[in-house]
Amino acid sequence: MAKHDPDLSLLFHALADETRRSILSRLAEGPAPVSKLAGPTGLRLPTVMRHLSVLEAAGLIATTKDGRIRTCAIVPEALSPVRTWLDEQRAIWEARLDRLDTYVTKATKERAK
Amino acid sequence: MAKHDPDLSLLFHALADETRRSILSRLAEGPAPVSKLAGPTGLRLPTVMRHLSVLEAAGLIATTKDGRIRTCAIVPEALSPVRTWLDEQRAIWEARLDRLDTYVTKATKERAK
DNA sequence: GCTATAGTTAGCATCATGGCTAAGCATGAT
DNA sequence: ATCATGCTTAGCCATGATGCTAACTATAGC
Repeated sequence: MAKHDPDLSLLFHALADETRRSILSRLAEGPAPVSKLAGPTGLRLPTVMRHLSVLEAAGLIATTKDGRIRTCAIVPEALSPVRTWLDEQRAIWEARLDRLDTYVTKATKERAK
Repeated sequence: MAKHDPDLSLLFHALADETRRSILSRLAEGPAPVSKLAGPTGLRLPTVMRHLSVLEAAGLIATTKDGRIRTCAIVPEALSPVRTWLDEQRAIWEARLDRLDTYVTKATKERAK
């Protein structure tokens, strides 16, 4: 039960913050420099920088520095582990629900005898 | 850019922990009492209890107390907001990639003239 | 070279999180 | 009535997350 998916923890943690999600939404419209991202948040630059670090550490964004401007861009495939995990869980949960449903149906029939 | 989806933050935060995800996986096989959940984690009961509280606050599990045993069960539909958000993001990101692709293609053709 | 701009780094305050132990309470078994 | 079981509460400690200010670096423009 130790450390199975450090990735997933990083990803979920990065997504667990409204500010970071809003930054992602903003970036969905296209790459942007740090200050443009900071603007709408109402937060100070260093604070936004740290949010960006978290996003980058999770692999959700990539940044490149050109002159004195750092441009941030989304990494679209970064969400796939999350999606995969979600799909797995849904599969298992629904399979169980089916079994439970079957069981209940059978039990009900039994009782009806 | 204020508080849009407190739910999403709760959900993502609940999922951002390996222990909690493993508890969910365990619960996917069927409802279980608190002690049965605590066992595999190697953590103490109070600690597990708090993980369960987090999961319950996020709506991911539901618990009922029968006698002195509290039974925990998964809430299958709880993941749908996450799924929805993910789908939205993918849609936007991919749309943008398509536009970018179109642009690049066009630009390349232009250059080829 | 000087100045404004864009990030960056360092350091601090505060609160949340994740773990623990110890003690308490309610219920089931004897 | 007593005791074991299963959970719960209270409280502590260490660490990490989130915000800030202030000071620093590095580039662009003049």
